[in-house]
Amino acid sequence: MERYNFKLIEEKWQKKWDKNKTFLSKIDKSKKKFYCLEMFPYPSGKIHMGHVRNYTIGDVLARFKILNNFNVLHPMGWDSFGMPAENAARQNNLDPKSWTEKNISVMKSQLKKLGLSIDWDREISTCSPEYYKHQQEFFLELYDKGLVYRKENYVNWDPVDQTVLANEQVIDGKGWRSGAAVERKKLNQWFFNITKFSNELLDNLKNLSEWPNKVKIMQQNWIGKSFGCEVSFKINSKKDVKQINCYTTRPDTLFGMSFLALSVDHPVAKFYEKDPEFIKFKEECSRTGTTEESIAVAEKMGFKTDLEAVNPLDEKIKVPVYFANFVLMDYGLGAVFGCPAHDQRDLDFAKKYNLKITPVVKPDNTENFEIKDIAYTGEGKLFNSNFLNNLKVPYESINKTIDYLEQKKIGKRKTNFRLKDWGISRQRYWGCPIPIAYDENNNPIKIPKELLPVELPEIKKFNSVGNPLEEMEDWKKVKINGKTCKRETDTLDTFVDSSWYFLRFCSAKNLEYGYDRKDANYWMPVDQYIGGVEHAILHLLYSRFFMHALSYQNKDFNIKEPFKGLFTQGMVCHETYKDRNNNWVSPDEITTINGRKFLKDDSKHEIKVGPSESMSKSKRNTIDPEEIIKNFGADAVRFFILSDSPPEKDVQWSDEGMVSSYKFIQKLWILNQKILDKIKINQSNTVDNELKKITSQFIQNVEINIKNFSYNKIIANFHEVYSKLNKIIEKKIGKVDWITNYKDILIAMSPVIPHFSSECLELLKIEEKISWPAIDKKILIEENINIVIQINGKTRGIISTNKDISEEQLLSEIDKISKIKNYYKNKIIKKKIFIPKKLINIVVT
RNA sequence: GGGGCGAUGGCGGAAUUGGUAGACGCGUUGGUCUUAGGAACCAAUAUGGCAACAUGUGAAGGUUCGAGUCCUUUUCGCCCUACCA
Repeated sequence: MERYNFKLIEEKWQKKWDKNKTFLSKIDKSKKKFYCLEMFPYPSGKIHMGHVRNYTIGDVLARFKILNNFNVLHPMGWDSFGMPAENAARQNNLDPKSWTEKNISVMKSQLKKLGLSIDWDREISTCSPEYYKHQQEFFLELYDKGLVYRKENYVNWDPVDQTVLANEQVIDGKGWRSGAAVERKKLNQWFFNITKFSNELLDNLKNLSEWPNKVKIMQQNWIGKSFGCEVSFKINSKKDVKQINCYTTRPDTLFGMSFLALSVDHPVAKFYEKDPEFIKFKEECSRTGTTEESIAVAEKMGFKTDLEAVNPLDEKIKVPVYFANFVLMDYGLGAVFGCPAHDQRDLDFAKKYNLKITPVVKPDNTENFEIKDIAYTGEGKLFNSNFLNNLKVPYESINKTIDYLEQKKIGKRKTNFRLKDWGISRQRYWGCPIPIAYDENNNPIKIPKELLPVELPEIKKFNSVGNPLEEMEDWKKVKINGKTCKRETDTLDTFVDSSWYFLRFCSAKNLEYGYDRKDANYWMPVDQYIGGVEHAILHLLYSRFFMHALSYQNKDFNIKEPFKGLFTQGMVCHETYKDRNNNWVSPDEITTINGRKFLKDDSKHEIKVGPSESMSKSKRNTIDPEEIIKNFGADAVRFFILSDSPPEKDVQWSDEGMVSSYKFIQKLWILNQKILDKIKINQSNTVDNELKKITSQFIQNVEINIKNFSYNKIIANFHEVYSKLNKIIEKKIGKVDWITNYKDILIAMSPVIPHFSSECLELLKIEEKISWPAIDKKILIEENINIVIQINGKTRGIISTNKDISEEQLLSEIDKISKIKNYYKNKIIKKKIFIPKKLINIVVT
């Protein structure tokens, strides 16, 4: 028998799809649209297994929707600005542009080998001027709407590389590359006013019913809405400080206040700038500032000022004012009042500096209430609180206290958000230039529309330090309205690029504007967005913001939520290996002898097998998809990557599993030939219900499982239908029967293994346009079913009987089975529970 | 510290609304065919037991005729977030 030559067949179909533009998408109002989008890749060099998984999941859905007569948009592009290109350019002495373009062409050819149903005519690349021109226009539009502004902000500055570092590039307070101690530096930077939409971004989450709950909760926490109030504290001091305001969610604990704590960046700090003790303290604070863990563990430290704060509820109570390392300037007002009895941080602080600890909340039904090492944050009643005593904590106490403070005009109810505005300036070359210039007084001036795009100047050589744009004197000069101005040399955060690319896909070639109104209104929102959960917060939130911002004050565009459905897939994992020198070893350097692993050229020293972790270059536990496709074919890889785990969970790469998927395709091929042979022999026009039932069952299962993203179960369905067909093949079934049923089975398989299915359908001489088969539900209703017989809730037998059997009939049937009867004869039957079509439970004593 | 998710054979995982626990795959074992098999095919495979049977979904309770599924308590693991006032 002829083997399945996946190489020839897959190439044949890929060429055909390409040539016929099978997946070209056009507006067609006679059909329902379906916008299927997977997160576009960063062109890092080669595709990895994560891409294979991501794009296979999306492709199965897109092809399924096409078969169901949806008008499907399934595009692909490149998130092609970003630091890796700069790093590669620095290392290898080349320019980021050609590096990126080379990677794109490699990865594009790799993706094509997967046989994806992509409309490549809509391909976009964020680093091309045709794309970022529109982004610059959007920037200016948002600028006009007041959603973009400039302010001074701290950055992580690497003094050796002369560059700004992202938070994740700061490791233990040092630059990841240079190893130099990172400094805090104040720079003028551009911001998007994302906080303007805090409430909307939060409230709209509840309408996103097709998003994973997990992601919605993460965004909710990130936005971090809290209810509380601002309280003013009178200050007694010789300095010019009359009042300090604090934000609090617990104003009801004011009578327990024993100090006031300020951030070292608080405006009041200016009075202490020359105090050497304060300078020392501030330095100490910034030293323990970088890693998250160290922050959490860091000891509470304070610097006592000569200020004195007055308790607004009782002017007789006066407390000291400290600067404290645990108060942050960028949350609330950079100042808090300390209530040690009911806040752990305050308690730690109070103990260290011997401050008063006055409990004001006690749990109900307690007599002797004392605070020792743990602050009490639970419910209860107020005490030690003068006129607030006996109020119920928290709801009543908080609200009544705020009412009182508002009445006395010493406090104001206030909602606070954790969300901060989005800093979009990056001191980098390989990004979208910010379309702004500065006049001689350093006032920002918009680059006029007709001068867009502001193109990135080409560079030949990449210096190892700084942003090369800074040194391009010719490029920096620009004439606006006859005035010579200096260009902004910062570029945009690459998250901006990916905040609207899905919109661009709707009208990828539109020259006038970033999108075409007609196209956007037809295709948007994305019906199903698929990607890694690592983008659950920033990318998704920024994209949501961007659509809100474009919709803002815009009567032509009102798409606020870009992603109707969201699916977050898990990672692809593989065992990790280390040699005897503790160096990571790649799986393809290893050979297995008698279940033990060795280096291929060293059979003496065994390889240490580590835990399975997500594939990464640094741990060298990656599997190259191109190699795998070359050896097993795209269909087999697609089949395997879906097989082992539910798509939302991590999947374990397994060589055995891959081989078994490959073999399964081969088995399907053999079966296909057997069926073709049968069709030739038996020309009769019979109707075979068994075959029809197998077919209908399969189609129904696959359909349900695709809809629920239970792709691993589809693979099980494939195995089941194979083994059933393989059994029924010897039965005398006529030509027509085989063709009608087998055709439907092949169509139902095609979303997962499109090349194989297409080839078999062609061999079956199916020429009409295929669509998802309708099933005859009646045939799936079984006349005879299994009914479970339980005695006292334990299964004692199963009866195969007519589905409509009555309780009495069933009981008399059971009575005939002595094995079961033994369990209840000579006993009193207390109760019988009969669930038609399912079971009967006889309760005896 | 806060929040979320999860725990089922040797492994990955199935199990609509509470109703035959372990689908499907991997691995393992036995067999057939082969010069050979790391190929193909067939069979077995939760645990204990010759068997009847008993026990089994992290642990302990509870609700129910019946619990992997619901409730309470608890242990462990993973993820996110982080001095959020």
